[in-house]
Amino acid sequence: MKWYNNFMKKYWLMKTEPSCFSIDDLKEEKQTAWSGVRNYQARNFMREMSLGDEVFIYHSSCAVPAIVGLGKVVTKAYPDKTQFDKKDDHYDPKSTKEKPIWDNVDIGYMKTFKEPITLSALKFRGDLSGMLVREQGSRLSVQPVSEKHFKSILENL
DNA sequence: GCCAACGTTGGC
DNA sequence: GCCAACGTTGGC
Repeated sequence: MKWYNNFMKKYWLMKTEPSCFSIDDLKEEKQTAWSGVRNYQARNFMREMSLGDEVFIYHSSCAVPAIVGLGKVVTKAYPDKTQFDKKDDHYDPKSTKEKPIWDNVDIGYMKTFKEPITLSALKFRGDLSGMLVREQGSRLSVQPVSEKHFKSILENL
């Protein structure tokens, strides 16, 4: 890794089920703890995030899966408090406050795209080949997006 | 609601 | 450390 990588903005895609938490909810709350992620790879990506990184907000498990807007990372990764809450769906009995297992970052709202970029549109576009979310069976709920792909999408809204 | 793809668990 | 069984994700 080159020394300046620490200062370079990174780009991500984060999935959410709109029936549970949608981009409209994020807009209303302005900022939210992206809690409930219980996958090590996804957690590790959140740990790699830096303040100011930009994030596509993606709606999954819904009628039209799509990138629906833009958010940004507003905190570094810190222990996800839902892992300690017995009443929460994401409670993890194996986790302790001394040794938390799961982290989350906070995501701030930036914008909602006028037109969502649907998964089928993402798959159709030649400029986005290799983008993770297009891959069959891609279940990763937090994933990196290359700068090239990120900017290409923003330039073609 | 179906089911394929994937990640995790646990017996051995 | 293998791998079958199981649970979950997520497009369709």
